[in-house]
Amino acid sequence: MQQVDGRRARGDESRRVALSSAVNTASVHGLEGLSIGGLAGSIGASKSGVAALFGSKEQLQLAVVAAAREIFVATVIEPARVQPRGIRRLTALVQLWLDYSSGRTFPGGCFFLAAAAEYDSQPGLVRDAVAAALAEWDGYLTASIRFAIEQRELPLLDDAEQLAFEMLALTAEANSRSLLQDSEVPYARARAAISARLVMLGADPAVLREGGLG
Amino acid sequence: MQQVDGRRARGDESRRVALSSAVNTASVHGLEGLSIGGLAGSIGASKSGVAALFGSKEQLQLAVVAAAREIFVATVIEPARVQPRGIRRLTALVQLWLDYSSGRTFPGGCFFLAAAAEYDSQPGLVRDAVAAALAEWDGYLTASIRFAIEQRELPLLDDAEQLAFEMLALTAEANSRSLLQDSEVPYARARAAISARLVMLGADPAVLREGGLG
DNA sequence: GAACAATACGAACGGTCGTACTACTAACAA
DNA sequence: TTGTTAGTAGTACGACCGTTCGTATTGTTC
Repeated sequence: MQQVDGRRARGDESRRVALSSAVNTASVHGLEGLSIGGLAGSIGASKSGVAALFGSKEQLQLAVVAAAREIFVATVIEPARVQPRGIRRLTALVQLWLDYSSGRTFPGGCFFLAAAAEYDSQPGLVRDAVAAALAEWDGYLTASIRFAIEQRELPLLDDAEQLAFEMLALTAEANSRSLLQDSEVPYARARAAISARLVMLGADPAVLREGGLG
Repeated sequence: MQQVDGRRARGDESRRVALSSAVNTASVHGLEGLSIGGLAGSIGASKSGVAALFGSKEQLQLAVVAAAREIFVATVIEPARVQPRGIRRLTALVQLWLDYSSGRTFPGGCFFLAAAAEYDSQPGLVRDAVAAALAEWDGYLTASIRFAIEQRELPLLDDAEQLAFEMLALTAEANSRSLLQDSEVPYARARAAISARLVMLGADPAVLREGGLG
């Protein structure tokens, strides 16, 4: 039987509060724009307390990436699991991702796309963590496509990675354009492009319509 | 007859030197990561001298965006003008853009995509300038597509903006993925996707092959 | 009880940031 | 000539940065 350590529980709660604030500000001002002092102020704690909670700024950034990943899983991955694997889950993933982006789960749009652009060309642990998270999402999408191919739901497709690349491109463009132009139109464009592409690959239009992509 | 003002000429030269350094560091560390002191040090000038040259940090950032725009025009837009308007110039623009990105004209990849992600959700003059530059590029691409439609070079297409959206999505994804994964493969994926899309819209495959997109 | 561990705080550290002000030089205009 | 303007350096300011130190508090363990 595991006893709860009241001290650790208190610290974990403080970290939770801090991270839920940090994730939001980081999605707007960037992970580099995060400041320990600013974060402390926004949650009513002392600067040194927050610093002690995470050890260093870089570890705070890593914790923020991990927290964002959990939110992403809960918002996009988990809800899609109600759909059976294959084309249905694939369309659900696309729909849920577009909702995740347009619904501003993070006020600055997709957290990982923002972080990736920020650390694109800056080596370090943070960049590696962001790249790993994106690679995970890419891999999950690719696996879903591969399963759909095995199920003969995309009879004209053989390169799963290529389709994943195109879907990620279209969804990412919708995210950034909707932010930059403050418009919902880009999401419709992404939906249309992905839907048309899937139909071209032999997907059942009725299934896409069910999933909201028609 | 226009007299040259030696003072202004000297200042313009200093600005030129400063901007050519600033553009490169900004593409890696972001426009917010620019610092007047750091810029001064890297060009062997005094901090106050650089500050006086641009007036404020925000105006320095705006000048950097303008300088990057000029480099972009010289690297992508101008060379494409040797091709006749329509599908040929369109494929040239895509090719030149991919070369501009993969050749690391800016060490951090496409300057404007990096800046757009940084100022996505932060109102201000810098964001407006970046958004305007991207809108300009989008507009130029859309106009090229529209001309190709008029020339019956894309007989199956009617929505020029939709195709521009998809092309921008694919090229942007190639840019960010190649940076994050340090790979040239994403450029091949973007090329393949755009080429296939154009063929599907009725473009002449021979013309695409001429342009290097086959 | 004592010893230890995990938070939390206040204060201070050295550093960098953007900005403002002064002083000086050089180029131009009257 | 005198006056004005543009660039440049030097200096100082206040604000914030991440980090460290000493210390108090609380919870666990022996």
